[in-house]
Amino acid sequence: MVYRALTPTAQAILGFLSFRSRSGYEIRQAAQRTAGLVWGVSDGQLYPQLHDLHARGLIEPDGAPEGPKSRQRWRLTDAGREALQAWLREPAAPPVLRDEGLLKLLFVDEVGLDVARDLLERRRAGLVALRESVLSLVPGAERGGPDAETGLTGPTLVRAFGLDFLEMSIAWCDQALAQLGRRRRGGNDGADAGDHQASQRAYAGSGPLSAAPS
Amino acid sequence: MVYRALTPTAQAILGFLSFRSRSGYEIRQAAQRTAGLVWGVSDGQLYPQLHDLHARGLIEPDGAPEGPKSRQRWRLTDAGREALQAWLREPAAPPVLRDEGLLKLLFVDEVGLDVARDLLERRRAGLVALRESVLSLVPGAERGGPDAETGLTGPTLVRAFGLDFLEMSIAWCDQALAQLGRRRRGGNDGADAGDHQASQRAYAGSGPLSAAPS
DNA sequence: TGGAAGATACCTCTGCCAGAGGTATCTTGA
DNA sequence: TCAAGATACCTCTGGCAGAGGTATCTTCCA
Repeated sequence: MVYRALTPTAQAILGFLSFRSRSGYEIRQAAQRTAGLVWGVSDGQLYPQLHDLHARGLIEPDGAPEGPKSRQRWRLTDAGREALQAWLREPAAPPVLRDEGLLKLLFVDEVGLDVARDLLERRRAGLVALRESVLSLVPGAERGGPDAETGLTGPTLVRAFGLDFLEMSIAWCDQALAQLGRRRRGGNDGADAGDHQASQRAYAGSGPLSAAPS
Repeated sequence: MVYRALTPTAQAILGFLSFRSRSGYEIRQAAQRTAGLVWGVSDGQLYPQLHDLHARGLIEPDGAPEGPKSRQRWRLTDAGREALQAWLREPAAPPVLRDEGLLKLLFVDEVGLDVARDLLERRRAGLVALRESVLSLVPGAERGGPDAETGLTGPTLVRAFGLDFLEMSIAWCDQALAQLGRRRRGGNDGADAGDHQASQRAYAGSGPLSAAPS
């Protein structure tokens, strides 16, 4: 494993350590807050990757295991910073969407339009809840980088993408519901956010795209 | 494996066989055309899953291995159709986005705005190419469900989502590029690029793409 | 003072899954 | 007739998420 190319998750860890040193737990939290929508980092990956990065000499312990619960802080080495910068300059793999809800919708003719409506409403409710949680966080708190005054840091860009994605997805749900509603009863599609939210908290499970009550 | 719950990929296979019987290769092609954007099905999953579904009695061979290259056709059994319908009625897992490009963009302050511009331009080009390929497919080709005449089948909905997603992503690239371009001409960013690593970065503290309301 | 309950921090194991790489078969065409 | 390429299926490796576990620390209430 040591001489294999770094995985994107490993690079993400380097990225989160480039700002300052952190413990594994702090990396996980920062990842969920800032990258949760576009790149999940799970426990099962995080800790092994930290040890691998250490073995490669890309990160090093920042002091002895300290503080509450013997948390170990890690910091980037010079080699680690170089590896991060090299990776950033390489072209990226195309985005991949993994969406079980849309997969079900694809086959929904098999069971009828009521099921389609139900899927869409649960989906909408989950997306709205996620958007609320994203909006409730202070955008400026992300900043502090070199161009805090303009708000053009990476986190700001990524946050904007996340919100655009959620808006677009919600709007698509509304359109689809309007079409299905029109087909069934003939034109009642004016329902708005409040109604749909009342319908059900579908995305109860935690996931990279959810509000993640982990 | 036989008594474990079916994976979404296995359910997708059942779904593709619900229209008509197909060989593994045909399933792969149909999946790529209609679900490629939202749910990939790779060779390494497809063929083992077909055998597993057969072992469970959810699909069965449709005639002997025939035609060119001894391709085996499979069809849904009654139990398979029931399993598919039951799965469609369950709530879906939340969507997951896996986007290495946005992950890089998150850390792009580490290397400067030229790299950000480059990433965004490559991203845009890839998205535009993808959109072209989606647009070039005949929308009705994959149908065969109960309401083919109205165009409101699952494949049509999913295709619309894919196109919306691509449009939104392209528009976001344009906005981001416009902002970066404006900054460059207005200020002295090119010169600072190298300084970024020296300064302390702090977007760690409390910011957010995902709230944890726990 | 003490102990139950919960949060924190890290770890391990299992299985889904993509992608690389392989084999065998069929078609094309020079 | 034989090479080259497309087709159809298969296997192996390793990234990765999620469940579940342990140990530590804090809080709070009796």
